[in-house]
Amino acid sequence: MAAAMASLPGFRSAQEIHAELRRQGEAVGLTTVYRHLQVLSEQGVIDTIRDPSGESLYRQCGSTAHHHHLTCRQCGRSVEVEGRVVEQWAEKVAAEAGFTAVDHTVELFGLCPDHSG
Amino acid sequence: MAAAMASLPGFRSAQEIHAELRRQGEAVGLTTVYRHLQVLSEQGVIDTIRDPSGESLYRQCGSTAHHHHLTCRQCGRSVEVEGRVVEQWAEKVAAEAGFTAVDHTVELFGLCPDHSG
DNA sequence: ACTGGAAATAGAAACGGTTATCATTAACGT
DNA sequence: ACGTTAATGATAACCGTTTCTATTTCCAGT
Repeated sequence: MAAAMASLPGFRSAQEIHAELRRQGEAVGLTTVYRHLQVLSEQGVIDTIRDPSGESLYRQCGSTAHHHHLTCRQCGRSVEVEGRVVEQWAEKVAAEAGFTAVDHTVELFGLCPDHSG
Repeated sequence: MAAAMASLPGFRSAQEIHAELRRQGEAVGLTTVYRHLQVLSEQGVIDTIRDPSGESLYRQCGSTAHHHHLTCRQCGRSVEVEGRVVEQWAEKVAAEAGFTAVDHTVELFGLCPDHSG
């Protein structure tokens, strides 16, 4: 089930994933979907981002290494992008300001080639 | 009132701002606080970020130019940082992937020198 | 001052995503 | 089969935010 859940392409909300599973005949509850998503996320199996409205979106990614996403606002399709530049920049400004335990959130949202019209 | 609202130091949630105003004697409603924050945010007078839990935080910033924030998880104190590097990186990866209308979210959260212990 | 209408306001209710509760069901070892 | 344990899912609670709507405030014109 975990596999089926994460096999959907692009970033999807928990509720979309739930609806899709139901459509496929899985008699799964919303609670279980949330629970599994949380576990999978903690294990690093799937990635979690937040769209501008604050909703959480999930997706199984190809790389388990640290990376960021460029996601389509329309269809959820996303590209994995890595940003050594960003990491270094984050570390630098944090050090300059004397902050510790710094974590960073970097999300890119736009329109993919199919939805640019 | 708008002035009083934004005079608080550091990033604060709408509800914290509301509570603070009430403590100061202002008989203002939570609705009004949200409404003002929204207007001020649209006008670019204050900046809005989202903390890891998804809650919105507001602050009056020194610069009206585009910049990002390094914010203390404990006290909300924040440093304004500019990241030409990040902007350029974002533009580049977006162009390479053929995405348009790309917007980016870059937030840094950590512990300020006073709360690093 | 008085009036009438537009704008602002505030409390309560609604909303939406997420999380907690808890009784039920499935799974497993003995 | 049996008892124990973990997983499940319907429902309700939660919490920040938004909407609703009646009321109040503001102000121009008289």
